[in-house]
Amino acid sequence: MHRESTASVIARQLRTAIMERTLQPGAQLSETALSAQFGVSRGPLREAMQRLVQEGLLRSEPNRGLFVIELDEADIRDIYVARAAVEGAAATMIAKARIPAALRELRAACDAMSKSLELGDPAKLSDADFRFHDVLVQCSGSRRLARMHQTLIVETRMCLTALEGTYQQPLELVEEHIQIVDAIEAGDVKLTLKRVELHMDEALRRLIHAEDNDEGYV
Amino acid sequence: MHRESTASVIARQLRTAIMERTLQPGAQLSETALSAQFGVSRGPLREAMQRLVQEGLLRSEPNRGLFVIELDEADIRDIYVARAAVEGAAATMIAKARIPAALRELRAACDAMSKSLELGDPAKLSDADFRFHDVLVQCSGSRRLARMHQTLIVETRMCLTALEGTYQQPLELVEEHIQIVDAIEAGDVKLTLKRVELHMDEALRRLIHAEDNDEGYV
DNA sequence: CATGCAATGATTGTCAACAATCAAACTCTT
DNA sequence: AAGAGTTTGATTGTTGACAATCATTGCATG
Repeated sequence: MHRESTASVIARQLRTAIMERTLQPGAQLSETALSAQFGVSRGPLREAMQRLVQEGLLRSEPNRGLFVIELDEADIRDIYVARAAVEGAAATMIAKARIPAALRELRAACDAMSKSLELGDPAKLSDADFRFHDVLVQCSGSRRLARMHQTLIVETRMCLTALEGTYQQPLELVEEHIQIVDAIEAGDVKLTLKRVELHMDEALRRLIHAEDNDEGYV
Repeated sequence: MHRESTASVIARQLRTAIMERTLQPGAQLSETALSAQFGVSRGPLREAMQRLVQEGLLRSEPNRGLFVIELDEADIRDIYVARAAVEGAAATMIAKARIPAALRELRAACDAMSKSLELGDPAKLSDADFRFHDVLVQCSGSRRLARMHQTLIVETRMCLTALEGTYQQPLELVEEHIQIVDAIEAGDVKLTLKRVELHMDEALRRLIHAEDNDEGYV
């Protein structure tokens, strides 16, 4: 019947809800409400929730309940530090190994970003952006980097969803991605790492800046 | 009463058991046996197990059960790739921030290694080794790097426990750690990163080599 | 009027019984 | 004797009920 455990399915649904802010940061997760909503009993739901606790997306207060984490500026910086480490390593691996299929996919993701930019569609631009970073880590072939990245992306999306498609300097954004792929294609490991780090710094800067404008929604 | 959830406690006990090979790779986890052993019901135990599934220490086969992961050579390489990414980032942060307390702790860990080496105590050497890497990541102050690292260390210990204190070239091992701290103290970010990566490469080499001698125990 | 205390309601944490699924042993057939 | 089908035992997956804990509300008191 299932080719996947129910805990795994529910965990993914919870992850999506957190990402899209259906479950808002700081909100308490009602077990009865959620189990009813997902059509399962409390048992499997609690198992799924424990997965997210391990991921760090939920915080547990014993005998109180589980709450969606709240991200302050220090957290956001930490997310980008971790992403730089993970994606830097992934990009480096691809640059060293010279995988043509990876480059093709990365180019495709960049093209999708450019197209969304021309169309002025911030939602599609965002999707293409995340697709790029997903492809990057997947193509590295490292299962552990991929697992770590998954959680980091959820946290990143949590932040960006709050801004609702308010993209700062989208032209620069696209350009940074293209330059990363260029460095990878050239097989220049040092340049690749440098450009990934630069991209993270800039992305962080744009995010913090956008938040200052939006004032307070974290 | 509890200042920590039971799932969290059981998860840690499971982690230790996997690390020490009390639960051997490939072994199926019997829910009834483990719940009796830990003195809890199956409910909380299953919650704890789901945490380890998320970590990647257990693999789930729906309607079959949960099994301890088995690490082949590709996995071991992947572990060291991920560790290089995480610890490289951590060391870099410390080198940039120049935290005196961190240097003191790292030196202390190095001294403990040297002492264990002189005494010819491989168990203590191993402990000091792991302590060094833990301190390194903790001192970076990155909660996300720390979380990722925790799992990677369990997997590393899984491998090393199999070799039972067979340390290859322990003198080089200690020296590599000292050189990393030297680079951090000098505030040389590039050198720091290079030496962390070198250390991981060498550690991986020694591990694979030791395994070839031991023949097969993975 | 503020403060401390007790009762109350709701929520989480835990458990044991039930249903579903799978692997292995056994039997029957060819 | 070999193989397919069936039965059986054991394990996981799920559920609903019970116990424990905490926050809130109302009340009595200084």
